[in-house]
Amino acid sequence: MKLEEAKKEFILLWGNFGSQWGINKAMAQVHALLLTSDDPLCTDEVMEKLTISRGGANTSLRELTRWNLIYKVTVDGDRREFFSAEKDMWNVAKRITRERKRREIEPLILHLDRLKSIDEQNESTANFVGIVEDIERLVTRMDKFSEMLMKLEENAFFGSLLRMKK
Amino acid sequence: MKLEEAKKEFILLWGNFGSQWGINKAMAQVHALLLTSDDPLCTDEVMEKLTISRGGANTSLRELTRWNLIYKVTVDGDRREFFSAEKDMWNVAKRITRERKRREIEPLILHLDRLKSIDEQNESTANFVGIVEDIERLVTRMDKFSEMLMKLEENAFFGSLLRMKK
DNA sequence: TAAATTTTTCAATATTTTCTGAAAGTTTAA
DNA sequence: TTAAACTTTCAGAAAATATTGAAAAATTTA
Repeated sequence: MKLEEAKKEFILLWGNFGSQWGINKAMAQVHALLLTSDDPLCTDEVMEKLTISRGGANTSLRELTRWNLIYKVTVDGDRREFFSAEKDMWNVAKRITRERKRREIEPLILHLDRLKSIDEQNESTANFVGIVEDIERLVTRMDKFSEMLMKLEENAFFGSLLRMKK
Repeated sequence: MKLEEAKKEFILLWGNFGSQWGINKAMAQVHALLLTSDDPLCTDEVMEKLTISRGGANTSLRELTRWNLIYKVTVDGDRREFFSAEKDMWNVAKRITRERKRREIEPLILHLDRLKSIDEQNESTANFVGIVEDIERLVTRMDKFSEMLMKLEENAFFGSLLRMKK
């Protein structure tokens, strides 16, 4: 397979999977393009390589910058903005996780908590509150665990657990 | 807050968050309805309580059954099918995770692997293959970790780690 | 076996999400 | 200060997704 071909396929692949990770397709494709580009690219190059509109390119680049997945780069003697991707995939994962937590987990817990103060006191209420509390516990737990996971790189002991074969 | 009110809100909430977990809104709402219902419900009751069509109710119930998030229940002297939800949220999480792995992680790894055989051999290729391999490592790692997490309930040592305060 | 009831399917429709591109806004160089 | 170069915005268009409901299929009862 030719390199250029593989890169194109990677862009489509990452675009599809991005949607499942809370990143929309266009944004994920721009990310993939920059990830696999040897040099930083400017808005027009992104538009051209992905055949998307200026508006779309701009929005994706802005959002990716906000997520800290890409950086603005200046090129001497050129006043356009160029963009370059964070290439350490571990950092990428950390930043995506952080963003999702901010947008999904935190509001969920806040909202769930409000649902626990019910007027009636009977078995039905107890069941309902039980479910809500179970969900809260579960979400909190998974969140703590993912925080642990995100700190692994600095921790030899847990790191070694991860490297174990199935 | 009245119990019925809280249940309605929970259904909306779970419907929204479901979308972010790979479950579509209708399906997540049906799940929430059954989770918070004291008794098993039949298709018409689901249609009525959520004001959705017969087709939608049927599809959601079938899919939830396939995911093992709800069970068919028979009621004596009634030939309709009734449905009841798995109430152990830990099992719920395990089954959702399993399904997402099957639909997302496995195809991703298969596809990524194919992208590594590039004709040219130069620095550009090395960079590209490096990124692909980093992603594979990361995904594999997270997957192993989530498997560990899913086995925690049976493991006192790791369970205690999770219960630690921040 | 046939009628009655329940379940499933899927083409048509409605809704939501995403994308475009022209116009407005901003920055830079001279 | 002005004009050219670059960036951002957002209303409308297009695409993708979800939902309906009536008809067909399947199942049960008698």
